[in-house]
Amino acid sequence: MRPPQVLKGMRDILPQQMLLRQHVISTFRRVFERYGFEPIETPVLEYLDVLTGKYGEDEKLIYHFTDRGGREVGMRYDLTVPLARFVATHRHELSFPFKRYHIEPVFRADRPQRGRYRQFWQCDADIVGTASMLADAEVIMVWIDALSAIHMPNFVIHINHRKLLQSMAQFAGVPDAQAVTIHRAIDKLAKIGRDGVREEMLQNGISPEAADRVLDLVELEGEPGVVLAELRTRLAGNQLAEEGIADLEELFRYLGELNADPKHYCLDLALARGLDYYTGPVFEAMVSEPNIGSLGGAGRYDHLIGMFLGEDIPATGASLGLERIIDVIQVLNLLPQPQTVTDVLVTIFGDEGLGASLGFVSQLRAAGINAEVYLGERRDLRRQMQYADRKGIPLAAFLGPEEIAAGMVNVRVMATGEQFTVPVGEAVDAINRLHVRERDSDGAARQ
RNA sequence: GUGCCUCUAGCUCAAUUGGCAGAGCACUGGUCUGUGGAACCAGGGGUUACGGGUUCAAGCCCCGUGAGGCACCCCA
Repeated sequence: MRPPQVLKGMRDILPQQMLLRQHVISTFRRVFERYGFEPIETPVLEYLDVLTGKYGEDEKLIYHFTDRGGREVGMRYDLTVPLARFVATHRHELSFPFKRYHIEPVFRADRPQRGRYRQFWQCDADIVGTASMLADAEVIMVWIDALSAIHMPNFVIHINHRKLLQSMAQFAGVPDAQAVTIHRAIDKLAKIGRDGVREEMLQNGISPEAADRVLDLVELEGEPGVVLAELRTRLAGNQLAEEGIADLEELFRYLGELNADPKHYCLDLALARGLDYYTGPVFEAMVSEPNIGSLGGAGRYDHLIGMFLGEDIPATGASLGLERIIDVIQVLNLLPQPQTVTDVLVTIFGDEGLGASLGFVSQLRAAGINAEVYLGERRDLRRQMQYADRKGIPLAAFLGPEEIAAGMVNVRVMATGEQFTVPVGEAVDAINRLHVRERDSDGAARQ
């Protein structure tokens, strides 16, 4: 018999790792709520046809099966399409513009690699029911704040516009059917360089003249206002370009007025983004240091909800990949690794001391302090101290015969070895005064 | 989905040409039941990912399966 393994692309998460995840999740939650996004949840499973026809080629990565009632069932591929279905379902129960966040696992039958799993969590914040670029600006702001809140350094949100991409293909004289080929190629500009992109376009039947025209546009860099003005001149007369440029000018203006830190966003005319449903501005959060791809993708999708409703409701949103963010945090050591949820280990002195220790631990718990006694059968002090040490429990409390007789308790700060004795009645205050840690609502340690 | 690489104790890795499966760390126990991290001593742990084949003999060679990784593809 083969020892049990977890399914390809899926992982168990151990307590320490889980504490770090919970810390990141609750940090994101706080940032999302600071902007007025509210939580929802949707089922992991949807009717398969809810999911199909939305992602383009990626559709083949949707996990699907037939259930016992003969229904064709798909596991959600992202949280955006379920949101669109959700809005269509609950349209009359929501007030618009509707802002929701959604932090849950999604599934993709992809071939796994580092930073690439078959089950992973997305952290989404979306705004439904407004075509205003202000919504897109808010989405970018919430991203910047969320990534800043976990001390992510050097991240940059690349910004482009689907209409600009299309107009550039038109400008180069490439038929719409081949536009995707061009977008796919230029998306690799940073990776394979101008020559590589040009070669790929030529191999896919793009004429050298068209390739160069596109590349000359895409390689424009610099201050967004300046680049957009230059584009306006070069693409003059192109309807899509006009619209895209106007959107982006408005968007960058709002970002400035919202005091977005300019080092965290840029105009990137080569950014394509694959998913079919994007219609307007598109965003991607990138870090340079660990080579892990993007931390998140986002954009405006004004026609997606219409696919369920028959009537368009404009929407825009952002999606962060939890696993990749955790990977970066660990590679760069951005946050101290939380060890345990326990604040205090109450030690036990033999059978005579057991009652006093149990009484004390229950007092601590009633006061909201995370406290435990050593549950092993052999409870010599050495063993109990080792347990506290290995778990990283910051405080140990001793109620031996002397303390019990005097109505006192002895508290040891494990990290320093300092010890002090206080009356049992004052122990809660004394422990709280040590300010061992703050707590999140879910109990994860916080810095 | 394509190509390539990898899998030996909980972890990191050894094992000559195909010839008795090992070390360090970790773990458990002891020195040591009023105080953890150290040291010393002892111990447990393996169908070499799983299944099959070749061979007198397989951790090593061959085939299949599973999982991990790299490059594509694409993406979080």
